[in-house]
Amino acid sequence: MTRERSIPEAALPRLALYLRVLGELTENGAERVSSDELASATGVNSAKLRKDLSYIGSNGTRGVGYEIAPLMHALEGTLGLTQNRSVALVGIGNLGHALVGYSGFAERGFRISALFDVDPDLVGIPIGGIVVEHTRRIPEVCPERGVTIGVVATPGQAAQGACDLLVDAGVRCILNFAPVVLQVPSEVDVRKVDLAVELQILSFHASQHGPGTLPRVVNR
Amino acid sequence: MTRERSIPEAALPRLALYLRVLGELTENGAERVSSDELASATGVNSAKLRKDLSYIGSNGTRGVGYEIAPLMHALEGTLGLTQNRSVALVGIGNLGHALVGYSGFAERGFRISALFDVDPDLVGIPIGGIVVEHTRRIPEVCPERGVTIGVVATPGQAAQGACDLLVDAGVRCILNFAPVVLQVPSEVDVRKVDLAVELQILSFHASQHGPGTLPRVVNR
DNA sequence: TGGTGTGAAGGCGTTCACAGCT
DNA sequence: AGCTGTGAACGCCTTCACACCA
Repeated sequence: MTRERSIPEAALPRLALYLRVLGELTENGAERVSSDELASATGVNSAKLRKDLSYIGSNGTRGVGYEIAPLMHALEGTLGLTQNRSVALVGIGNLGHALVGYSGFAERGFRISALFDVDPDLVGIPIGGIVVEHTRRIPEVCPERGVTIGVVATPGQAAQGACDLLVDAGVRCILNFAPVVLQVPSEVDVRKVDLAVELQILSFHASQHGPGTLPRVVNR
Repeated sequence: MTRERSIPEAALPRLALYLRVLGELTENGAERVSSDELASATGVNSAKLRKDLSYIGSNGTRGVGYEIAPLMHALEGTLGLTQNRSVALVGIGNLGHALVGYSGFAERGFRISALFDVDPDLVGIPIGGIVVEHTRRIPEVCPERGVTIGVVATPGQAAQGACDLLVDAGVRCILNFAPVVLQVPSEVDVRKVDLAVELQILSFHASQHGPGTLPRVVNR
């Protein structure tokens, strides 16, 4: 049994990517892939891909390729997706609504099982089949519903408070959409998605590209 | 004149972060910061922070710290934020709506100046003051409005088509929310935000943390 | 033969520690 | 005295190239 040793952080998003693309290949009827095929479908260098898969105690066949189904199971196991994870969402504004409606979560085994907001017009209303609770009830509701992941989609000034409540409720993993640096105890994992930062990075590249970056109709 | 040499890709998100936090400090009346102060406010190691700032031809004063205003200008210049960038958004579903309503863009100099969708019920309707155009009009409308950044928020199967139209329209920078690997010519920059991938990475960490990851009410 | 798995080399980014300026 | 700016060391990740096996 190949015993895998600590997977590099940098490999994790790629593992998730492989899993998704393998799912698409399966829908198209494929049962095997080579590292070259999967590499070009994912835009990853094939050597890197093989190394990534070797981290999870790889199951390819030399001279042949990878059997898709067992590979997907290995990936799901590694990513902890076998235990269906239940997610709490705090902040039901524009973005929160969008997240509730986002089918990608359910498709990949994440169930939004609690919604929170402070707006009295929202509390008590069901959205996507789940009744919005008041934010102050986080410490009570989250343990009841087995929440392991919290998503913060509040305005900036409310984010730290929401985060603190989630941590109190025993949530160890937080996805933060608010443009704020959350302070958490070291055992809590925070991932940040900052849309404006993404645009600023693109803006940097835009100003590098051609110094004359006036858009124009290009060769087609 | 300290001439900066190519900024590491890894530093860019941090530069954007420094800029935001410096803005907050300014609102609180501060005029100077030390690297230690800014480091703890951003959660970045102070040596790394100083090195990051040195990439942009740093403007600190030894023994004192950084003058906030000129530092912010330097950051804005580096990130290409002096030229107000105009953004096109393709796909006005849940997420698209949320993005239109997201104030963080405007606050940081990004103006959404074109909206596109294929839904006939949406085309012609103004959202946030901008009339939705049919997606097929991208190559015509984007150059007219000086769009330099395209945001793809369509369903997966429509994403590549939307992307192709944007590239045809001369857009060189694309932010992709669709769970799809976009194929683009090498001169085009794509950044990806995949919400499900973020959750999967958290899920991995959750399954590492304590093997017994049942949520419970913790010490407070 | 053909494609995986992997040591070894190389490159990039972070961290250290201190020289140098104010 | 204090804090910035930065060479140098370190470590992680990627890339290479080939041994190994079906």
